[in-house]
Amino acid sequence: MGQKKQRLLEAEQHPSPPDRAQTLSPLEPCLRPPATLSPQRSIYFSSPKSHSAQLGSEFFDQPAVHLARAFLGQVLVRRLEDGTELRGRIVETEAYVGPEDEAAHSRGGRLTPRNRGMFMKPGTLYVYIIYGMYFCMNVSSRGDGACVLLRALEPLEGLGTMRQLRSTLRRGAAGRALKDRELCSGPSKLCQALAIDKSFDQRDLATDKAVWLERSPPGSGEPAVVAAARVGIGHAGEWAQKPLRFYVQGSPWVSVVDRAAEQNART
DNA sequence: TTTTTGATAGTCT
DNA sequence: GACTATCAAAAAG
Repeated sequence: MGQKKQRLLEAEQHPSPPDRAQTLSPLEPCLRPPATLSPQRSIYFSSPKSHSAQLGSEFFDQPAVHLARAFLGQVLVRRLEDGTELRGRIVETEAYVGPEDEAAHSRGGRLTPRNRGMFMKPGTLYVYIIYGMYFCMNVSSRGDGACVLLRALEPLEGLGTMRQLRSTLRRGAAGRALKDRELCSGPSKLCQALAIDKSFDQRDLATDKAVWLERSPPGSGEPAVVAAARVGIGHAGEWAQKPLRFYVQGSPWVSVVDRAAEQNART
């Protein structure tokens, strides 16, 4: 049963043979370009226009709560293997502040092979599988075991491709066409729309060639931000209530709005 | 409109 | 063996 979906997934990722999956990750050790010595070319210009505004490591090096807010308005870019670029403005995030956070996978200082990305340097991705069938995408922040979950995007570029990826990957088969608002309004939806899967785990958002962050274009002023309780944290006592979810007020692209929180926020 | 429920598999106890 | 940082279809109001 799951086979069909499985194959679709693989087809998306590697149009050609399967092999390399088991072998050592080809990405990890070579953060610096293998051929560092080409004297003329700055790496910043090697890939013409697209990387111009890529945010570097400094941006990610701030506490989870700050980073979660700073993400709002920035543009997440995904470059597919065929060169297609998908863009979406981040409109909703959640902060997971570290070992003391009962709702975090790093609670109590747990460090496992799965959540290792949370403990790696700021800007490292932590991608995990949820409910056996979906992915969630986090970005490590300053602080051990602290990170930010990306929950929703406003799709800007490549909507057609996103729709295609979403309807191919999602269960419930072909069905109706998805509305724009359904493309990226949820942590696993945005992963589907941008073809983000487990192979992105532990990659560096500051240097990766297939996924990166761009500073929001100037002129787009500070958005009004709502702080609300995080989603899907039934347990975790007091930590479930804390206002660690942030979203752009009034944005139609947000996954879950919290009217009560918006009332209280009238400051 | 809101709520309930089934799908599905890696990870941890 | 229990538990998910979810999604979408079906059922209920």
